[in-house]
Amino acid sequence: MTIKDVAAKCGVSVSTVSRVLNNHPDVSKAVREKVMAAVEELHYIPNNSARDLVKSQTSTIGVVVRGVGNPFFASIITAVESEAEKHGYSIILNHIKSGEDELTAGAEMARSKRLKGLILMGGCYDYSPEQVASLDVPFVCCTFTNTFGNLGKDSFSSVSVNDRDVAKCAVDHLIANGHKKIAIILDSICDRSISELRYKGYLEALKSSGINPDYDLVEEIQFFDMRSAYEGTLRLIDRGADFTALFVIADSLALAAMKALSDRGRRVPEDCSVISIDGIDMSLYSIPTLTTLIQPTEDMGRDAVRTLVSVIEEGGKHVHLRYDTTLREGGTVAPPKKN
Amino acid sequence: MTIKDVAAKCGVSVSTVSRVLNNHPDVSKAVREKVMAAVEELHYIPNNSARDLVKSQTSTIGVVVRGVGNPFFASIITAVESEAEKHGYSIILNHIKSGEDELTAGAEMARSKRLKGLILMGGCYDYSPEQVASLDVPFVCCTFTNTFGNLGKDSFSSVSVNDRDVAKCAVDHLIANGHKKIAIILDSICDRSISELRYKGYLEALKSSGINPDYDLVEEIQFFDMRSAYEGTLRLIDRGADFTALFVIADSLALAAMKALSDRGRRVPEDCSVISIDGIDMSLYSIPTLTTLIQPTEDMGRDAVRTLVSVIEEGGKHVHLRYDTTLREGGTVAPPKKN
DNA sequence: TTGAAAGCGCTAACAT
DNA sequence: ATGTTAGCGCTTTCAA
Repeated sequence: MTIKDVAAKCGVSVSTVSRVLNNHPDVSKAVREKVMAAVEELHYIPNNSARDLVKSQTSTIGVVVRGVGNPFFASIITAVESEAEKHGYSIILNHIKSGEDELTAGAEMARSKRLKGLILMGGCYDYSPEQVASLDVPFVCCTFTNTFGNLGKDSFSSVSVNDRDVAKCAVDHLIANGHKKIAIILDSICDRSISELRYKGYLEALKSSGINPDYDLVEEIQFFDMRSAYEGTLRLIDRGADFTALFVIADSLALAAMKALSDRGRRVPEDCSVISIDGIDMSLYSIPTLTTLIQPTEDMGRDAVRTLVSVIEEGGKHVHLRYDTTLREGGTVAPPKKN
Repeated sequence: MTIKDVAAKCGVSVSTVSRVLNNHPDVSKAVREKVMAAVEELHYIPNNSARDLVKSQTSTIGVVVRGVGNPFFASIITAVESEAEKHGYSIILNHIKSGEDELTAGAEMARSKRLKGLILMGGCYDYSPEQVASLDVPFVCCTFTNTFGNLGKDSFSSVSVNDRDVAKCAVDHLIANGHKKIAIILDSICDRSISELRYKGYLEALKSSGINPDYDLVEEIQFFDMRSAYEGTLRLIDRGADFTALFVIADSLALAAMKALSDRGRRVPEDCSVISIDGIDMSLYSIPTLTTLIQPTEDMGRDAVRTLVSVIEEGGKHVHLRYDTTLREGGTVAPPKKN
């Protein structure tokens, strides 16, 4: 069942059928209807491979995700998927591991799959123009941006929150509750990425309240997963760090940290307050409910696609969208014990 | 950058390059190495559209998932993705909503995308041969099977646990701990799917221990999400149901149920034991750690792909693989209070 | 407004 | 062991 069969069926040439199928204007109404009827009748479905080959591009968007199973990304991906479908694009997902380079992965995928564009999630913040040169399709950074790199603002798009400000906001909330000894759990203070940025926000909050940062309250866990967060929190406690509150840079990690606190006999929030950032579903059901800054995942996923499509189809300009987070007051923050 | 460029670069014909690229045997070692070197140097990446066109099939497997954001599926999908890559297949994901029909979605995707096969997750258990007739590619049911339908065993594959037995096992564990008043939280007792099956296992466990089932202890929540589970548990408690233990059919729902228990002042496990099935990461960090039957998600995802690939490539026979679950004794099950 | 024909990049006969 | 070549199904000039 090819375009040829359809053409034969209604006695026109393949090019005419192609025109009809692609909504080209210069086809007479009569012919158009005849062709449409034949398509219906024969249950003809165009072969995308052939289409893609001749156009030398597919209508597919690649999504490169760093951080397998991060539930925060899951909800964004869902939004990306449904928005892409609305615009007639398919999504092809590529999960990469911590060590892998998302630009290389993206470039390879873009070329071998002839993608129209790329959405990067959980990526790095310091791309250089040279690295990006290998990409021959537009891309948008979703949930992060190129803070540390030196890319031109017009060479890519981004949809994200301001990680630094959000982190500051979280820590400010702890301070407003009377905390001064605030520990932080993060991957690394210098990953040139989300972790570093949120660390800066943490420092800024302390500074603006006149609190001296204490490096003994910083626990770097290297890997972004619950297990590392759990173990890191145990280390923090076991080395006798003196803190009344904990800022964890992501909800999933915060849940693991709460478990560690519990395992060491510290009650949340009586003995230790906890706050984080993300707003994943799960964190609504922790006991107590996690106090966190909710990121608008639906909006971000949707806008990532819209932005990309606009760049692809209309040669639209690259944009950098920033979103506000919402403080959800759960039950994990309370004033420190007086003693 | 095409196969032609590579051929020119090393002074051989395109077919030789093609042979090297596709690991055909009859190429001399010297030529093979020369070609490989050129491929490296030119950063040549084959155009899949062209490949797919000439082979008149893509090397893509469709994954239809019912149940957006179910963390249990996330880990299986990860395994599916990496295994597929090993075999040279791409994955195209399609999340469908509760109401949608996965067979229709799969059939449409298979045709327009020229898929080689389909993996179905979170599907229904009672397909009929007529429904399946619309599918022109092999499929494997992942995490479920066609228990209620009347499909021939050789018309599809499945990788799953025996839901009924696993549920019985979970409830047996509660009974072994001395519980007799065991409530259950599930979608529906007659969804012709996982929920119904696990309900049967629950009934069976009660029966084999001589406990009379009490329909007042059954809470149907209709939707498979945390919110519904939370609200369902509240309803169960608020209507005065008398139970000392709770069997929830999935980890994510169990976490929400625990929250509801907590919100009503019931301690786990002192006032109420909780057990479920799945073994998602998150449930390891609940407080207390959820006692659950762990499904081997990695194995299931991997074997779903292997099975499908074997059917596709070698005309292998359809198989039905069953897996054992592992009881993880967390801290949510204890003997009932004596009073 | 329509048709003929030239590829898109690749694989797989078939030929050497 | 290697090269030549005919398509795979489609879009798009170019011509009519």
